[in-house]
Amino acid sequence: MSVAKHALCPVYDSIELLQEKWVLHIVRALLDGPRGFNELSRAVGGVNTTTLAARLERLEREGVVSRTVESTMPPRTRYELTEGGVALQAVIDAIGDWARTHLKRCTTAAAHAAADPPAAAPAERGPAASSPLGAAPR
Amino acid sequence: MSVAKHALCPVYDSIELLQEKWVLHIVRALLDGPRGFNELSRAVGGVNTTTLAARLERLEREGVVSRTVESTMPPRTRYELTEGGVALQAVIDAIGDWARTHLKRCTTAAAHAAADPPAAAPAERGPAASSPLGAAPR
DNA sequence: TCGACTACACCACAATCTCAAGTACAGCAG
DNA sequence: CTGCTGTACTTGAGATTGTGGTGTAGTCGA
Repeated sequence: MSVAKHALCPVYDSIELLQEKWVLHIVRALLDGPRGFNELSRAVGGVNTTTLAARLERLEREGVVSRTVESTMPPRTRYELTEGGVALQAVIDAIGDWARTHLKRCTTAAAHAAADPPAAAPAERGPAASSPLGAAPR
Repeated sequence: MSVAKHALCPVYDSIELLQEKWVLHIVRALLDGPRGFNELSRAVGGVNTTTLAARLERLEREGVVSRTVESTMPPRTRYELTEGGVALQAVIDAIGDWARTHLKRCTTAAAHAAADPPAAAPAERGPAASSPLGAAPR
């Protein structure tokens, strides 16, 4: 790790965090609501438990998700987003918006969806999804 | 690669692209304007040329950046964002915005800025919008 | 004429991610 | 009551990805 030289910029730091593999996927899955470990693993789809455990630990340390152990022996843990985690919805929305507009490979699917009015966007989650660009106006 | 099963969701795809190491940093550097290869390497700060070349190739294929060879022998290539690449500004802004509000480790620095009411949050973009991120200081 | 600079390609090494199995127990079908 | 499934992880080995350093052909400033 030759890091530790650019702690000066918040954007740099958060990119550092968000670009870790699966992080955004995990957050996205958790935006649907709190989940257990394996449940989350399935929701994310394709991540393996080792990585997932590592990501969750990091995200917890960063204050993005919170872990609640509901019972130790019939193991039951609940992961959910903190306030800061929910705020990442804006980022995910921005990405989703970009994807729909500019990503090559899904222009086909996008064209399909474009026929419908925007309100009919299929992947909608959460009540706050009303304005896709929330904090990022344009 | 055992992927290729979630091709149904544009968000998934673009996350897949954007989470690659250095991609967002590269885009961020290019938002300042077109750059040459080594110049870009310095602007990003810390990426090595092998990785950078790989990322740029991929980004070009995805239609995010465009590569213009201005002269072969005094090697001079210009990388710049396409329309789709510039649109990523929204994503970067969203991340920056989130970082300033919620990222723990820069609350210190953020507290400084937090003195202002949130409404005053400078969602700056446009040509000269590079104050906080601009030239990577090193 | 001596570096310094340009845009990469190559290769070995290191960090990161994944696979598969294993743990310790509860709940349910049979 | 027995056996299977599910839950939340951990461990160690193996695959994948990223990195460092060096080399190349040629031009420019000192």
